[in-house]
Amino acid sequence: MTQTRRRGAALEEAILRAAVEELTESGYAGLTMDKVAQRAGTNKNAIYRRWPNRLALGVAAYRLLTTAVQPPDTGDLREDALELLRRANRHWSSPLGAILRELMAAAGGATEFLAQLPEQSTDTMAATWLTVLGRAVARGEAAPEALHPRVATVAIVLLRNEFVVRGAPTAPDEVLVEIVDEVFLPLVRQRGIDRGTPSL
Amino acid sequence: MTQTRRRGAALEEAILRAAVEELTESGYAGLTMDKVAQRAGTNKNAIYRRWPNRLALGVAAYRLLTTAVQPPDTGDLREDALELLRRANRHWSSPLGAILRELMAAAGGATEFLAQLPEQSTDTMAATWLTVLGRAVARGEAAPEALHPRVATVAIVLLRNEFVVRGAPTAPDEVLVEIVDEVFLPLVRQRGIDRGTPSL
DNA sequence: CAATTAAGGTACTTCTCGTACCTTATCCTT
DNA sequence: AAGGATAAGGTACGAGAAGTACCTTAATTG
Repeated sequence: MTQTRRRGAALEEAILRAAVEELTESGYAGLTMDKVAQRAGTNKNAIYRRWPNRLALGVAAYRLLTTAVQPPDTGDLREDALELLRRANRHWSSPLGAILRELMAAAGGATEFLAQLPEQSTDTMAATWLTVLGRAVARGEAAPEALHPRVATVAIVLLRNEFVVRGAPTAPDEVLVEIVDEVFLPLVRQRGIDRGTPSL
Repeated sequence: MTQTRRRGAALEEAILRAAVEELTESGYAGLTMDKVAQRAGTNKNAIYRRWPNRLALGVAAYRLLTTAVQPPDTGDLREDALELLRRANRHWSSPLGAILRELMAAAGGATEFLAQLPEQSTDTMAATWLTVLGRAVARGEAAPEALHPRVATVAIVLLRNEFVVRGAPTAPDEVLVEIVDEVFLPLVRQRGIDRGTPSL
């Protein structure tokens, strides 16, 4: 009757799978240890032996839901930047984005958790944007001084701010265009260099 | 024995005062309805007749703790900007800033609460920065095109991002300087105008 | 085969929000 | 001044989850 008792990795996977399902169905707020245990066909002890608390489990499950993507390479900085912002916009306004926000809220300022959220990590974001910018510099579209994490990530930071301030709904595309044209591009073409084509 | 029973405004003030004390002593996490009621010498009913839930009470109490300040006017845009960032830096890394972050976390994306937090409201921040920038434009230190909420608030948004990403500790002054010199000033002197003195 | 390690099963403690319901004081109107 | 209307006080309780304790039982390992 009782199928063979799972342990180790097999059980861990079952728990994570259950957590992922709960997370997608009910969000982090609905992720309860009892439900995960029940869904995984085990009990809370097995969970607490692996993760110290609910948040840690939630973060672990969330990470399974996201996959790294390649930076765009359209040959035009403006298009690359817009594409990155549009991706972020879609993600943040999707159900997954809602979960991400819940997790960030639950983490409060606990950097040990925040660092595990890919969209949250400065390094991940900086790397992506520096890649795109680096190509633009090579093409002569941006000044080499712009190859600086603080400068490179300006656009995505501004977009994230939109979500923090305005809440969930998708930012209109005009906002993204404005961020790129009013802030990002003027900034990376820095200091009167003025060599690129004034696109649009 | 029983002093005269308070009602209306008097009782409301007593509750808010108690909430403020709990908030400063124990943070939002430690703000329980029972403790507030007890401290105010009343009971939870009186609270729930006035605020729909704990978060609303927390936000109301927090607002009593903050006071609006005047934008600086040193006669130099760079100094004004740094001063604004330093103020924000102090606030965010103070106990009050910790409470603010707790409240924002508890609010999740609920804009109806977020809008009530002064440091959070786009309007408040934009107004302050536009004032400072407006004076700089009048002085010829910044381009008139910079008088745009998205551009004007870039610096403070970047600083807030530091707190989101790095957590509570005070940002080093170099970060503020970097934000101002690498992002804010180049941006507002926009499009190769290049008339100001390159301060520092 | 024995010893050790990890799972399963259950029950429980603790917290705290939010409600329900009744009694009692204060206010306001006639 | 009386008598309703309104708001406070008191108390208890339901509900939801987190995290813990402790014991039994199966799988692994030597």
